[in-house]
Amino acid sequence: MERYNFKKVEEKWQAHWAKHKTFLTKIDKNKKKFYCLEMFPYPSGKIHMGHVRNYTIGDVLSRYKTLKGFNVLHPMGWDAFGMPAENAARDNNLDPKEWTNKNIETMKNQLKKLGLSIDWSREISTCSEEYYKHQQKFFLELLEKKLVYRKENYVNWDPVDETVLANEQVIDGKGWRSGATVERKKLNQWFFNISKFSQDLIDGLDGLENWPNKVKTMQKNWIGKSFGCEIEFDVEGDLPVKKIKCFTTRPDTLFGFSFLALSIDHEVSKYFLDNKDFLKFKDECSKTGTTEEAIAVGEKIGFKTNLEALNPLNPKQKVPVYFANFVLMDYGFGAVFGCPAHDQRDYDFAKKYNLEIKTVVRPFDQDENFQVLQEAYPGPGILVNSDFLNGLEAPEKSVLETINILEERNLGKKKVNYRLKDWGVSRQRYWGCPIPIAYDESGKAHPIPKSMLPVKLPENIELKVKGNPLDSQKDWKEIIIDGKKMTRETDTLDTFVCSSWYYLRFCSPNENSYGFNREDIDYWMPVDQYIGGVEHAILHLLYSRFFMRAIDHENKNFNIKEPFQSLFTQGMVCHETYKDEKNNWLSPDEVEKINGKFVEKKNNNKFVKVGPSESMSKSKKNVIDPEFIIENYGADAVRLFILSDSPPEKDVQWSDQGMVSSYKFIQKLWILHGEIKNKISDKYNEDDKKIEKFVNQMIAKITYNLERFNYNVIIANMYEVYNYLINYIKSERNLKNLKKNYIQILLCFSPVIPHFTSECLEDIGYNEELSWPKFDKLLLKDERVNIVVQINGKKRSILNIKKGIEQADLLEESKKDQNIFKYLDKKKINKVIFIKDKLINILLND
RNA sequence: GCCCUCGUGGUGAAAUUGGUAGACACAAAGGACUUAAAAUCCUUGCCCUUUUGGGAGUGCCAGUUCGAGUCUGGCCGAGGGCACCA
Repeated sequence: MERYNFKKVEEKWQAHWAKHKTFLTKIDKNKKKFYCLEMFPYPSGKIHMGHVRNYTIGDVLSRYKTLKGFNVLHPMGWDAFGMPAENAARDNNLDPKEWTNKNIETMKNQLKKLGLSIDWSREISTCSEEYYKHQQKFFLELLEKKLVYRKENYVNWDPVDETVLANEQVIDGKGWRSGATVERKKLNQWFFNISKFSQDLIDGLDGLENWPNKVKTMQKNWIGKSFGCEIEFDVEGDLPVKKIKCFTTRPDTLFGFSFLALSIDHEVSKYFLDNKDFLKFKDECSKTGTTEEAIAVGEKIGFKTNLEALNPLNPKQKVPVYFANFVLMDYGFGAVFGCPAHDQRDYDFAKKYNLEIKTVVRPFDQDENFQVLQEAYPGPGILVNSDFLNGLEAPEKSVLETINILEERNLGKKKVNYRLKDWGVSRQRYWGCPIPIAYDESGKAHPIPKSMLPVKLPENIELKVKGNPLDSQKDWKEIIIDGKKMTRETDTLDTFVCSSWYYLRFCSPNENSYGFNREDIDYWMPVDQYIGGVEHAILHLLYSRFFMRAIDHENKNFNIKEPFQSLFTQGMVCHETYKDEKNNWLSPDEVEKINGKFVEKKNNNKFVKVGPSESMSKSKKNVIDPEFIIENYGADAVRLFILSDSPPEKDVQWSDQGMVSSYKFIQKLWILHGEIKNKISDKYNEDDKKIEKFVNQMIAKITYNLERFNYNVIIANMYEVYNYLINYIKSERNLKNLKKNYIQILLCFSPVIPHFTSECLEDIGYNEELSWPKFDKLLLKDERVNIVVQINGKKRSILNIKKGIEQADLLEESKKDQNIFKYLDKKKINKVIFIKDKLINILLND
């Protein structure tokens, strides 16, 4: 028998699928739809193992759903705007567009080699004018709905990438791409009013039953709802400031009030701008604010004003007003009422400046004399030293009660606050979607008139300039609208804008007049299964959820709000890391294992330091190139391996041995195929039922596991099938039902190793339309079952016995068992636990 | 500090949801074939008994139950998210 030539076979079937347009989306109104989407890639150059895993998972699902009889939409596109293209182009004198399109070509070919069932006729690229022209319309639409606005604000400035970052893109005070420490800078920016939907975005999470709880929790925390009260404090002093507003979640601790702290950007600060000490203080704040140590240590510093705030519940009490470094301007009102006894941060501040620390809550297990000493007590308890609030249970009852009192006396009102801030979308970079805005001579912003859309990104421009290249494009920047001289907005949109609606575009990739066609999205949306990395838990997934709401807002009345019905977050692909003597990273192919030790291949077999297994990344050199693997082992083998070792939601270890064994498994399946082909005949044999039963069981198992994303178990099931069949075939029986059952097995395998199964099916002359095999529930039920016999809860024997046996008969049968008899001897049976066809537990008096 | 998730052989893991723990694979050891090696195939895999068998066993300690990897409480450990959010 000829060796299985994966190269020939895989090329053959890929060509076949392309020629017959097998994966072209078809709409048959008698069938249900299924929209399967994986997060589209950034065209960085080549695909990596993470893509292989992500898209294999999606492909198995799509192929399964297709066989199940769904109209499947399984598209692919490119998240093609973004900085790497611009940087690569600038550094190598290239055009970002050419660089990107070349990468797209390469990666598309690589994905095709994986044998993915993608409808390539729907391919989209976000950097194409065809795509971003619709985005510009959306922008203007949102502007009309007042969901887009422009304001001057402090922003996160990335000094390396020379652009602004959204809050979600700042990780530990550093830019998510460059890793540079983010600076504060005041700029005029465009914002999407995502915070308008704060409550709706929280509420929507409840309906997303098929989202990982982890992601939902992360989003909930990010939106950060808190319930409390807004209080207006009267202020006395020699400045024209009479009132200062605060937000607090603990108005019930007002009698512990000992200072009022303001953000350095609070409007009161305008009276201090000629105060040298204040400016010095402000300077200090912005310095400590950005260093990591400062954040970790969290040292609290303040600047005392000559103002005094009055306690609204006890106007005789006056407390000092400070500016403090820990008060954020964009949360609440940029002002905090300080209660040191019951808030650790306030406590630290009070200690530093010797402010009063007055205990107003005692824990339930302490008496009235309880005093906060070493640290704040933020826990529950009973209010004390609080005049008419004394005795209330904190925090539930006391907070509500205090808010009622404050509202009655017109001193404050109930308020819900959200941590979520509006999404800043301006980026000072060239390679992005132009913002369709122009400014008149007074600086007023005007939408670009419809007749002048789209705003095309100029080509062949000089990238080696400081700042945004678009800024120095005079001929592009200067424009005349209605006879008036104007200048274009030179910022481009954050690329996350592009990816927050691409799933809609896939429904209507060729609609020219608008971003999508209403009928198409009514049919296809929502995405039934979305698959991607958990790193987008907040960014992309929150933005997309916002976008659906924003585009629907006020007039469209979509029947769905949530773009992604189910979400699956797959784990990463990991590999050991290697370093040489000088701590330089080594790639796996520079290293080999000799006698159990890792050594450098080239460098005199020098000893290699083996580090922990980590997510594959270029910087650590622990990458395995998918193209190389596909070349050497074939797409089916890679698909098989990438699913085999770990559950898809967990990280998987790359293993060369594992990869080789997947390759060998396909070879072994081919040999098995040859033997089965030889034995397919029409002769009936009594033994027939056996294989039928087995295959039925396996179909049931594989179906069960497919429905639950237990893809690693499916691979184990495939090995089980092989192990069974190879022994079965050896028994030399010619079986009537072998062919039928074998075809069902091939169909079960086809989502995972489609090239191989297509070849085998063709080889045995099967040319009917493929569909998912059904299993016969009757056949699943054996007439004999293994029943566990326990004595006092311990397994003592297993009886293989006729199904449906009742307790009394089973007990009699059990007594006949030698081993059981031994235990029963002369002892009284106290009780019998009986689970039909599963177990009998005989309890003895000891 | 707060929130979430997870602890099963040498390793990655199964266990259809409270009923035979370790399916399937990797690695290892022994054996067969071979002049030899590779490849392939078979066997083994905690403790005690020669086998039939018996004992221990799913991070640790308790509890519920006839029965717990699975449920409850406490502890220990690992990973992830948020972090001056008032």
